[in-house]
Amino acid sequence: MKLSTRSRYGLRAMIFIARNREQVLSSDVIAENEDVSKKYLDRILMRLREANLLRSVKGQGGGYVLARPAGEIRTDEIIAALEGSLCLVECVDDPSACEKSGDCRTRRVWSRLAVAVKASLRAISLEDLAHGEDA
Amino acid sequence: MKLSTRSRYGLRAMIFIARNREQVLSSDVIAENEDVSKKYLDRILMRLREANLLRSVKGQGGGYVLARPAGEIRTDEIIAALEGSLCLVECVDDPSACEKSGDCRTRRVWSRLAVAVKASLRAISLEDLAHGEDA
DNA sequence: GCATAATATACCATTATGGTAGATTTAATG
DNA sequence: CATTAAATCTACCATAATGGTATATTATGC
Repeated sequence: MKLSTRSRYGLRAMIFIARNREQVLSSDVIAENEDVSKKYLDRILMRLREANLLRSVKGQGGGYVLARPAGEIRTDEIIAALEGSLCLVECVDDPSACEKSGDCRTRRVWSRLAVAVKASLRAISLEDLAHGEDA
Repeated sequence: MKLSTRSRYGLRAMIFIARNREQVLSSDVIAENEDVSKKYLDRILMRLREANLLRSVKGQGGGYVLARPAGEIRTDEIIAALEGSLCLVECVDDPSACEKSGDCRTRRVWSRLAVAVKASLRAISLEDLAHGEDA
């Protein structure tokens, strides 16, 4: 139940981009600033673009900008995009994933957990992270 | 950020044991009931014993019983024992795990998440799961 | 001493993670 | 139009974690 580096690097990158609002930032610049390999970051940024959280601009002077205002992007979207899904256990979203889900007593644990995780992340916007008080 | 089968099988096993209160249940019986390979379950039960959630009885007629009353065992303990720890990101418990943790804006996300996960699991006791209403 | 059951140790296949490499496309700019 | 900077695409790879098996050993009741 560890969070991947993808999520950690990706969220950091999103915050960095949000803090440089109007500028188009190349993956090169972001990678240098965040101290991550550019090649690896490339793939992370692509995921974020595919999830419509970033817009990309090709060619010289190109790079990435937020697809929407930071205030409208919530952390749950970002992590879901990077992890593939926020879902911790299949059967919560898809009861047919386990033939026992009908009378499964553990399922309610996973359901409650899913709600708690989602709510916790949803409560924080990218704007909060980029421009809120530090520490 | 997927939950391992260890946690899923392990929690199911704990519930089964709790529902058969006074009886000493062999891993054989539990495995059959829960439809999991005995060998794999053995290792899961060992983890739960090492975490002092189960007591084991060796030899013929032996098996496992709860180490404490079900009402005193909370789900967060069980999952922590099975996952190794509930911690999603190192730096939350151990700031020195990341040299950026001093002024890291993502850290507060992970901290809040950790609190939410723990609280959500702690709110449910094994007794609730074993004898609460179904579905 | 035999059957049963936990325990210990070692092993293994598959998948996910965390990356790297190289070629290709796109667009700005001189 | 050639150059260059940038995203994008595809393929690859090493390592670790997951999920599980096999085998031998130890303890206990009968």
